[in-house]
Parts: sequence; structure tokens; C-alpha cells
Amino acid sequence: MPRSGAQARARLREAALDLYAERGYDATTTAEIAARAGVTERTYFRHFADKREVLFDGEAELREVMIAPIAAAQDAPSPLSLVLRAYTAAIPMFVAGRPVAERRAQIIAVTPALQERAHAKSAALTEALISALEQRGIPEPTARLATRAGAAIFERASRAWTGTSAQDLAALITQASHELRTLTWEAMPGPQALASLAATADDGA
Amino acid sequence: MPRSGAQARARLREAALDLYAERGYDATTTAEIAARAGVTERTYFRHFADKREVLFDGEAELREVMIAPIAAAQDAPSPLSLVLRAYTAAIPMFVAGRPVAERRAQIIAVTPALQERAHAKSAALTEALISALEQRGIPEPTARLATRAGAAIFERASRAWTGTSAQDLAALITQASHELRTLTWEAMPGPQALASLAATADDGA
DNA sequence: AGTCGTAGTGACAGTCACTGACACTACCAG
DNA sequence: CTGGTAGTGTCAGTGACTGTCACTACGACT
Repeated sequence: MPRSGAQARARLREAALDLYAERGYDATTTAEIAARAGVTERTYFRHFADKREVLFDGEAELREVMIAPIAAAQDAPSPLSLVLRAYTAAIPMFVAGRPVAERRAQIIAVTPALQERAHAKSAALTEALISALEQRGIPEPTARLATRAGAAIFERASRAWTGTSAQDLAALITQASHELRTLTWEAMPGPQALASLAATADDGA
Repeated sequence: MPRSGAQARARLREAALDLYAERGYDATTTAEIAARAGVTERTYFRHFADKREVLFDGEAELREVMIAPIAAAQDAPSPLSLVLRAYTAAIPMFVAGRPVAERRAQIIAVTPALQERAHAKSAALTEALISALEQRGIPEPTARLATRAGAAIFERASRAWTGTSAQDLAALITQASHELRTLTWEAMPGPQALASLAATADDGA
């Protein structure tokens, strides 16, 4: 009964989310997930590469959404600005996916195997952003450094966001950017940066 | 014949490195690794948690070496400076482990499962550094941001190092730090930073 | 209406990573 | 030489993941 394929996929996602939350990731078998979704275990593995992948679906869309503004930028922004635009463009997706994301996060938080996959996913996203920057002629090392910095900024903003659930993510990103700038100043102030550091060091956090 | 345990462990490491290099990670079974090391498969799993972990041994030492200078710092350096000191302290280990590291890197480069583990390892290291910074009273968000920035800097330096095999890693770290500072300037120049940016923007790379 | 291609699926058998339990052996301390 | 401990072998079992083949819904084309 192959009605659409996408429906079975969606049922599998929900089934996995439920079971992982109920009895834990390790205590759940792929056969159980498939059974709850009304399909065979074999069918599960036709939709998802492995036991973990169910929780990381729709990641390709996120990548597309983030890459788009980098490729489409008409002006000539700095590498880090481009990365921050990418994350900013993804904010609607994060807002929309928030309820599911929290359940997901709770499961991942207690499952090392899933944390590993989560890291791999964000690393893959990073690589995609780097490629997008390279498309614009930015040399690979610079692109990589800027992307990693942008990821650090976004992580800091994102954590503040999920903690105190009400603020504006875009504003938090800007704020985190200033923090990072301050940190780099403190670490190795150039001769002329010291003066301005003293004037603005207390606006952070 | 449990001569020391550490010897079997070392043989397992070498056997795995050889087999993974020869026929690839996926085409190698844990039983084969154990056989080449002269032990049982069961014994393999007593020394290493899973099939991947053989390639990531001695990571605890690296963590200790990096945390030490953070805990021992007598002055009151900035968070990012502390992180950079940690990486600098680890340079001897990187230099010493270089020949093995290259074989390892080649295997990891063609094996997604191992890349995943590698990311997890560096993430775990990051967490350890964050904890060390927190021990010194640095608030968690700041510690996390500084550590991520430091990791980005080190990665950039490390890649330049393995590419052109002759330079000084410490110098490359300093250089990468300047690059990151420049990137943050370019991304969001503060009112008074614009002037100094114009004066120093062309010293990068 | 019938035919064909395609996508999704079930059924089955098999490999392999990983675990628990128990018994055995080398070594060290008293 | 007695006992404790650490490292190991053996065996049996679970569960993730794969290859293969046959079957079924569905849309397109004639």
C-alpha cells in the first residue's frame, strides 16, 4: 500500500520521537519504531539511513535556506557578515520548528550517540556554508575561519534564546557578535585598538 | 596470558590502523583486528568501547595537557588568551604524534563514521576547556564563546601547518588570531573601530 | 480497457557490532 | 602457598543494518 511514501516517513518520525522520549533511545528497537508506524523494519531503513537519522530529517532544507542569501548577496559583505546573514535567514525555520526541537533536544541531551550525530550534522552544515563562501571567491581558510566564528556566535545566541524563551534571536546574534569582537580584542589588543576597547568593553553580555 | 594489558591494547591499536588503511574501515571486522593483535574479539571490546574508538586513544592525556595551563595561570588573562594557551601547551603532543596522525587522518577522511567520532571528540575537548574556564569564574556563555573561537583559530592554524609541513605552529596560531580579529572588525565595525580597521585591514592572511 | 514503468513495500536470510555471564590463568602481596 | 586482582577465552544472545526477490498501488500512454 504505497500511498505516498512521504506519509510513512512522517509516521516513522513521530513514532521514533515518541518511543525515544518514552523509553529512551537505547531501549528502543528499530523494529518497534516501524511497528508503531505501521510498516516493516526494512521499510524504516529505506527511509532513514540508520537508527539515529530519524531525528535529523529536513536538514537539507535548512542548508538550502542558509546558503541562498550567501549566493544571492548583491553587495560585497565581509565573510563573517555573510555567515551571519545565513543564520539570520534560518531564524523563521528555527521559530517554526521550536516545539519539536525541544522534545528532540531533551532526547539528544541524554544520548551520546545522538549528540555525536548532531555534531556531525552541524559540521556538515558548516562545510556547506564554507563552500558557499568559496563560490564567492573567498579563499578556503578565510571562509572556514569565518564560518566557524559565525557558528560560535549563533550557538551562543541560540542558547540564550532557548533559555529565556521570549527574546529576538536576531538581536541575540548581533549581541553575540559584539561579544566575540570584544573577546578577540581582549586576547590580543592591537596598539590602536586598546583605546577603543576601554571605551566599549562594558556594553557586552 | 595477561602480561600487562597495555601491550595488548597497543597491538590492537596498530592492528586496527593497519587494517583500516589496507582494506578500509567498513571492510574490516573487529574480529580481524583482534586476530591480528593475537587476542579475542571479546578482548578488543574490553579495551575499546566500539569499533571506532581504537583510532581515538590517548585523548584523555591531550585533555589533561590542555587544561593544566588554564588552571595554573597566575595572572588574569582574557578567556580567549587562556584557550590559546591551552592549545599552545598541546603543541608538543601534536608534533610528537604527527606521523601517526597523518595515517589516521587519511583513514578518517574517507570514512564518515570516523569523521563523526572525530567531531565528537573535539566537541568533548571543547566542553572540558569550557569547564576549566568556568573553574576560574568565567561565566559559561562567555567561556563557551571564547572556547569555540579558540577552536576555530586553532583549526585554521592546524590546517596551514599540516599543509606546508615546516612552519611553527605557535606562530600560525598567533597569525590566525589576528585573522579572526580582522574578520570580526569587518563584520561589524563599531563607530570608533572603523578608522583603525582602515589602517590595518591589509595586513591579514 | 489494457499495458507498462515506477515507486513503495513485505518477507526472508544473512552479516556483524556489541553485551552478559562464567570459568580460567597469570601475577602480586602477605 | 594462599588469596586477591586484572586480563583473558568461550559461548550464547540481541539488535542494527543489508541484499534480494516478489508483490502491489498508481500514473501514463496507447
